[in-house]
Amino acid sequence: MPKSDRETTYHHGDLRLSLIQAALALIAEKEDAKTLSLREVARRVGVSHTAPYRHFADKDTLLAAVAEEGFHILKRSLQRSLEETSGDALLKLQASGVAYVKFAVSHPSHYRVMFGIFQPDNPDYPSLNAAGHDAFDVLVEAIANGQATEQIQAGDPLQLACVAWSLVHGLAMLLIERQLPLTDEQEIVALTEFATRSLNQGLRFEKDTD
Amino acid sequence: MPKSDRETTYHHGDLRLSLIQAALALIAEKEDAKTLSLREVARRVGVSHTAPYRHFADKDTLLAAVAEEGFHILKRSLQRSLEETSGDALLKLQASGVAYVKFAVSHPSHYRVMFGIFQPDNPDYPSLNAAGHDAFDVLVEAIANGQATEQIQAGDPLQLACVAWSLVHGLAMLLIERQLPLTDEQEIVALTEFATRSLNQGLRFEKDTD
DNA sequence: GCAAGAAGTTGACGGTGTAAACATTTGCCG
DNA sequence: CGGCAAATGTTTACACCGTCAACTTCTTGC
Repeated sequence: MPKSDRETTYHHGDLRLSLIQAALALIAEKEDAKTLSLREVARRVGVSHTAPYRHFADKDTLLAAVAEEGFHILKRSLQRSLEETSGDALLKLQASGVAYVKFAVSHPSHYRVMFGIFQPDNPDYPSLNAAGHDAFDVLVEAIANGQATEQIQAGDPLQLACVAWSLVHGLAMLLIERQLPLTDEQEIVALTEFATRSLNQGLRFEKDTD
Repeated sequence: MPKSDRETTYHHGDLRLSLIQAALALIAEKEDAKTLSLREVARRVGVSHTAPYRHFADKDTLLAAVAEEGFHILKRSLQRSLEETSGDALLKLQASGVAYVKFAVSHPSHYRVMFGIFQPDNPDYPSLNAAGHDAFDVLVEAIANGQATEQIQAGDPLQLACVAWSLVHGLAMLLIERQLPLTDEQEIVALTEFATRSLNQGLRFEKDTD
């Protein structure tokens, strides 16, 4: 008899999802993605240590799923920040920078896996790469839009995006690894706004100040 | 009979140093510091798998030595870049940014260990922390100098340093992890100069633009 | 030249990733 | 309904890892 309600799948419920969530929880607890053990994830979920292999080819594939989920969330966060910000392209760009750092700080486990574990463009995980590129493209497009309206300086939008990405990525990494003496969300946002505003100053279309 | 020449120490020569170098070489070969195995390092050097324990308390202590060495090299690189650049504080700051990224790109194994493995301010490795702070202080001081001569805007120099550091750190990480489509040293320097120049634009003392 | 300690080795233990063989549950089709 | 195939989960096993304890060998200082 098929179960009617939400306990949908076979023996466990939805082991695949549970494993991803347990992995995230364990990474959060240890503040470290590198020392995560697949057996520990299985233990946490209450299955045997080889059960995960019914859902993921290996440990890295589980982590790739975590990273991919992270990129989807990041992409949506960036898009929302752009939509919610009024016309000015530089303000939009800044808002997306703040959204980027906010994502990293509020999803540190995702972020650690996304950038602490995986090489980029690893052909073993094509859908992960696609998700990563999708998120990056949001940034590139925001810059290209600003160039089209002459609010952001001309040039390869990809290059400008690399610079903007470097700033928020560096800030995100340093914050997550507690390498900066900030914990309060408000302080973090303030620093991020200051950082992105400073960089924007150099990226804007060349007229005089103000 | 004591050996007279450079084969100075006991059985091996200088196992401590050899282990550090082998660790760096292996990290470089795999482009990954996380999967480094202490036994592999010992194998590479040609000693038993527990010989490293005569020189390092554990694996992390070996890596801490690698990281500390990296911070010393980084500090010297930053200092040299400041000395070799003429008076203008913003040009100096930019030169130190380029030097930072150059260090990361030319010592990727060091950089991976310095920032991919260790939490900051881990009290277990006080001399590592001191080395890290020493290097960061070079940046803070360069900024404070620029503020004193009214070439860099006022404000907590530590905050400005955090922003500048975020940019070059992000750039360094993305470059090392091959997340940016640049490999040519010249392209890398060009992008770094563009990035640091852009940020400087926003950090400089407030007069009008040219 | 000998004792003490430094440097290196051997062997063991528990933990890890993962492959193979096995067991169980489920959904489908007659 | 019954039974079979596939999906799911377990047991067992192996090689590798970090690290500890006990042992051996070399070096140095007296």
